Amino acid sequence: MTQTRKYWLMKSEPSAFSIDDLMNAPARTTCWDGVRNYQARNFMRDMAIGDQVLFYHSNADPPAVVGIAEIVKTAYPDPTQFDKKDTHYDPQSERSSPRWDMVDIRHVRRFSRPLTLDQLRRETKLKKMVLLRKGSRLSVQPVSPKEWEHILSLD
DNA sequence: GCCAACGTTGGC
DNA sequence: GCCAACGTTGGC
Repeated sequence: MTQTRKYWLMKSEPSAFSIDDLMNAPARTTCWDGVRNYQARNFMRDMAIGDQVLFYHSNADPPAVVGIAEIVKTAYPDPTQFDKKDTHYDPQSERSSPRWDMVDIRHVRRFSRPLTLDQLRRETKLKKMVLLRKGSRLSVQPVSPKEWEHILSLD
């Protein structure tokens, strides 16, 4: 019986956390904390173990999809929301009903070269990608199976 | 419920 | 550093 895997894209500024950081992390795994956008949070709540993730470097030179990760732990409360010293502290979040979740992701592989935003924009088949929509800022977003396959074919 | 003000994201 | 696009907040 085959389970339908879903596909996602997650953004990170490489100066804060890059795909190399993920590769070098213990068990090549990290928790994805700090998401403070409801739409992005809801997408994380939709994620299942084994879902595949495009790892995107934002605010980078050049901005690019740089590799693949996968979900190894489904959504659970992000502890930084309760940490007064953390930049992502949210005084309005109650411990009894945490507002913000995170997931754990594990490194799968890095692409042979970055697939730059510029390059992706030139791909007709990717026209509708959330990433490429004007003004799109979502840090966690869905990727369709066709978009996924096409992107992998570019590597 | 409207909307102005503000803060953030992220490409350039 | 600039700024367009977007999300959130809060006064009314």
